[in-house]
Amino acid sequence: MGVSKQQAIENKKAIVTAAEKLFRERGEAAVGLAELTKAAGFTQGGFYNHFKSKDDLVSAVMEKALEDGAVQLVGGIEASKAKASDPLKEYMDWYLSADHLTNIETGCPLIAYAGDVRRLGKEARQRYAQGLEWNFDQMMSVMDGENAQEKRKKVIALFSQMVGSLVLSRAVVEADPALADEILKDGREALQQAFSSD
Amino acid sequence: MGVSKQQAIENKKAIVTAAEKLFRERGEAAVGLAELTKAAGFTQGGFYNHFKSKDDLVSAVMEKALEDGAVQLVGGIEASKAKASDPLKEYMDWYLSADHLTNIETGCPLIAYAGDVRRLGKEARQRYAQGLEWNFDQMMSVMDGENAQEKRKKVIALFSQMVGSLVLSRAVVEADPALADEILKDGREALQQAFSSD
DNA sequence: TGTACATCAGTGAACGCGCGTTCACTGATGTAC
DNA sequence: TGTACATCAGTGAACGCGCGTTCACTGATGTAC
Repeated sequence: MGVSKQQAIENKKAIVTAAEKLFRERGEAAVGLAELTKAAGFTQGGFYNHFKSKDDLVSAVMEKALEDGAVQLVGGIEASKAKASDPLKEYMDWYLSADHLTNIETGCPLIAYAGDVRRLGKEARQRYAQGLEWNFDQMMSVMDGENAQEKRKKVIALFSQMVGSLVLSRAVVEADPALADEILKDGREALQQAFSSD
Repeated sequence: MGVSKQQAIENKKAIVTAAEKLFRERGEAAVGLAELTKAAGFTQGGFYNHFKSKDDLVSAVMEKALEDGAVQLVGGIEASKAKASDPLKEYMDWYLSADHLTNIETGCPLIAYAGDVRRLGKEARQRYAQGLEWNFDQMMSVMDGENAQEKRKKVIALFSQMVGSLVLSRAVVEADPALADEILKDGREALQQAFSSD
């Protein structure tokens, strides 16, 4: 108690960070404020100094998650360009990798919240939709071709395939790891085909 | 109170049916036993005459949902064959239809629970994985071609695309209906291309 | 620069509430004779 | 076939518990003079 304004801002960030991790893994509904503030290193009561409600936190978490995803995506694109490799191909390979399958906490937020976002607050849902649009734009920007309309269609189809493969793979990874691997591998191959076909 | 064995079995079914509807729409974690048994027309206390625990119900719900989905899928295939049209094409068209986008309660269970199954009980997760395998088998059985391995790869890629398109579309349908429609439409077109390409 | 005081992040306990589960009880069903 | 009784689906209240939210309080920070 008795904390500088600077520190207070960082403490708020710590709550969002802890919440993001827990929400991704277990779902917003299953994580209480007590657990969440404790994970951030605080007690429950101070939560309302930072947020109007739990829903307000949910919105902040979605914002941060999408921001982190954006930084990650742009970073990946830059790295690919520096290596003179294809950014889109590297993105797809990473997306459907065993690493991304396991690592929900730090992976693509659009997939981490794909199944839950429908039930989150209005602000979080809007942020998600905007984040998806932004993701499409980024993918378009590194795709060859002239016709923007055609590129967008292609990007949406490509990303849908990526999301579907990873969603299904994650859905069965615990009950049937071999099937999860197979889905991921077939997804990778189908994507390569679809991608190199034009 | 005082109910025939026959009636008791039907009452149990009523609970599962009510739970399935609520779980699909709002998620298992957000639906309590009181609400659920009330929706089925009973009081909370009798629940444990039918189920060992809430988790036991979750497993029964998953079983019923997958069974319903199976009946629906087989029925669709039969109907297509009777009309001498392509069952797989009709399945894909239905899957990515505006109807299926809206109708989570009676739609494909594999997609209704795709985002949640990871957090459900072990038995439910295993049922889901088996249901997915069964779905792949059914799709293979109505697909042209000789090589089973190739057919399976194709089916997995196709279904992943279907799931991804619908998951993303449902994720944004409330915040951005136009985007939801676009995702569905592009998914349909990409699927048609991929499907007719061999 | 030093002092007095307002601010407000954080604490910890409490609020009402709904959760999953348990339990004593009811009474029609179904069985044994 | 009729009677006595065990069974058990369903009721409704209670259990302990954790939920989101509120609140009085603390005390270092930050401001006013």
